[in-house]
Amino acid sequence: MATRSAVRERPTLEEIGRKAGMSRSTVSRVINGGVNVSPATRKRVEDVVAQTGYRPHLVARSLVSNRTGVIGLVIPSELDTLFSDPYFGRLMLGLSDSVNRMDMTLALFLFDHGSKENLIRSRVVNPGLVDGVIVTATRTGLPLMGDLQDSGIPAVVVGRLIDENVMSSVDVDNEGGARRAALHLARLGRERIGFIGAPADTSAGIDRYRGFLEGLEEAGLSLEGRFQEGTWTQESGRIAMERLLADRPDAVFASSDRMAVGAQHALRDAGLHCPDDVAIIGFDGLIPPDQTVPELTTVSQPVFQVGMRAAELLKAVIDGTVRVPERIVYPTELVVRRSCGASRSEAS
Amino acid sequence: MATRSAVRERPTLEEIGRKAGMSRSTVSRVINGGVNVSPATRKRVEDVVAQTGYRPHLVARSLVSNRTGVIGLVIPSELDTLFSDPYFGRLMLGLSDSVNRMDMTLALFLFDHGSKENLIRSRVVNPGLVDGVIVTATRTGLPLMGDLQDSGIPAVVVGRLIDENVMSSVDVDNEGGARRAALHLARLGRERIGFIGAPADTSAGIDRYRGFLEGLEEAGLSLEGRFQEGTWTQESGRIAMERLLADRPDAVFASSDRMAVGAQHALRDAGLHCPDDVAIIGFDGLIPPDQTVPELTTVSQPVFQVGMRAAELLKAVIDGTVRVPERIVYPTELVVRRSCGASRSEAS
DNA sequence: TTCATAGTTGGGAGCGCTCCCATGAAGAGG
DNA sequence: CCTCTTCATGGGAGCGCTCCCAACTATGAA
Repeated sequence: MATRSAVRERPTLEEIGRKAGMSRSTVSRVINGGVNVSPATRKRVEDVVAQTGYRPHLVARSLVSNRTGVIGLVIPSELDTLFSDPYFGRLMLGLSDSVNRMDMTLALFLFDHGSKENLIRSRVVNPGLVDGVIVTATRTGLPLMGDLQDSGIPAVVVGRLIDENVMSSVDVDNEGGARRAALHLARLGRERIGFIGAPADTSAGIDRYRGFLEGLEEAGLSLEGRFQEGTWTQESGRIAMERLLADRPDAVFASSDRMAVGAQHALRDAGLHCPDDVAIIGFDGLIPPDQTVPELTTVSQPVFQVGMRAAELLKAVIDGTVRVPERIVYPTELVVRRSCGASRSEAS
Repeated sequence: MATRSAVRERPTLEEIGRKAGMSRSTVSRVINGGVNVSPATRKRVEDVVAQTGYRPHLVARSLVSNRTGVIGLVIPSELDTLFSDPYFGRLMLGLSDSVNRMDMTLALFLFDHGSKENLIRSRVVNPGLVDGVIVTATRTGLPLMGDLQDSGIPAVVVGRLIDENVMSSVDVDNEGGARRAALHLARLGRERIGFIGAPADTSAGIDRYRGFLEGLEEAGLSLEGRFQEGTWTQESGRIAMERLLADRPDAVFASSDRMAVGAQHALRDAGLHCPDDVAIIGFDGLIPPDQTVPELTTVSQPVFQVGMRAAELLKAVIDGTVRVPERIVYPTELVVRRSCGASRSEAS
């Protein structure tokens, strides 16, 4: 029988029942918590189960319960740079932690542009495979989002949906973090502050930009064209900084730590000093400080918690506990280190 | 009906059949390739399917086919440092690519020591959840391996099983790579060569160590205690190098790029120059060269391909095409850059 | 015209489980 | 001693699908 491969024949409930001298129903009762079962019966079943190594067939169970215990994680992103960013790793760790605790399983759907999306779409939306999905808002305007909505599959967004507010989401205070970074730089006396942005088709990119502008405005400063958009990567940060240097900034905020590190490199290559010539602040807080020179001031976000919470929220949506889209926003925190030149003044 | 959550009621085969004026069997035939179906009938079914947005219920299908289309990826590792290593990201990308192409789904099982393993074990081994699993040989002596074997679930190891040779595996030539690194350093005239090892309970750690010793021996050199074991991380590489410096090595091979980068840092901190004072070679080839100072010579391994191939091999095991454990080993390649001081001589 | 044959189609059975209800046994109360 | 309740247990039905076989149709050859 080819389809069975080498998997050993496993006993069914019926067989366990026969061995224990009772019906499949009673065995089922024992296995599912054992209410209304006499202690003697329960003991006998437990013995047979232990002896045979019986494990319930999850697929059969799913068919009737309409639950698979599988949560899908959808990451629409540039795959070749995906894991060079510590963000996704942390996020997956948080999710995995939560999902394990709920005794569920995490399924991974990675794809970049184009054809593969349709493949994934049909799989994710297909009934029966996943109980719900977590989607990272790394890109806007995905057809998948539409599918998700009108298929009614429980979904939680990590980040924020640009256009609508129909799904539950878990996010961090990108805006506030960037705003505080701007204010901090201004308070340290910097006046020609530049900005290295994250892609504008991501919610984090948009929110950090907005927050940063707010902060500048509050401080009575303006950007005056000192703006470059990067792609999250260190290399893109380096290039952005090179361009920015033409405008002689005295400080730069980068929308990710990796871009900030790239900016530090560009600065060094140009023979300039950080923070004396140009102060730098990053965003994320995921790079060990001793791997940056000088140690990077950053807006840190609790990625692991976001992952955990997203899984929990999704579970609540699946269970029907949460019926109206809920939005959870974690605070971000400015972690002052050497790269912003805070020694000149006190931290914000 | 709470268990259904908000998921919209989906049509069944039976309903599609009724709408199209035929039996569920005929509809099933159309959906599964449509042999022995008249063109007119097929057309009608396809229309109704398109119009209703019908999608087969995967769980029901699984119940009879005994296939879920889910492949499990098991990574037993220190979770807090897991994704700081670019290795796993690349591996997952390769796996994901293959798995998508096979129209299957990748499920993720991450755990570190202790209690969580049992949780995962029962889930992985449970019948019906996964068709097969891919296990990274990041740690030896896992109880899970035993479970896997005597449950008969198809499995493929990435790396190598230390003790036995009962499972199919996909690996790279760790031994050969490390050997060539040693020979290369020797050929460049280095004589006091040190070694920073990967954990000795991993197959890669063991094989790289062995290969390195072989290379030294071939070159008529020996290690003479210039050995430190790291934990894959950059920090552990830095510490290892600090200790090694007491023995005044003129070259060091690190069993991973990240440890090599740590070693470079330690060197710089000690006021020494790489490669003039100490030549350094790493292993992996996953760090962009321009992120290392000086650019790191390394033994590169095709991680993405390993991932792809592992998934394909697993599929073959599941399908019964591969019945006897198969071992696939990809070559590694010495990529000579600046950190080994090859300019003094020609590359190997 | 008749019979074989290939091409289509329908429906029963069953995958392993849960849910529900009927049945039987045992205990409580009058 | 009988009835009413509670607890324990068994078995039918059904989740949505695939597989198999029977039955029906149309076609062509004898």
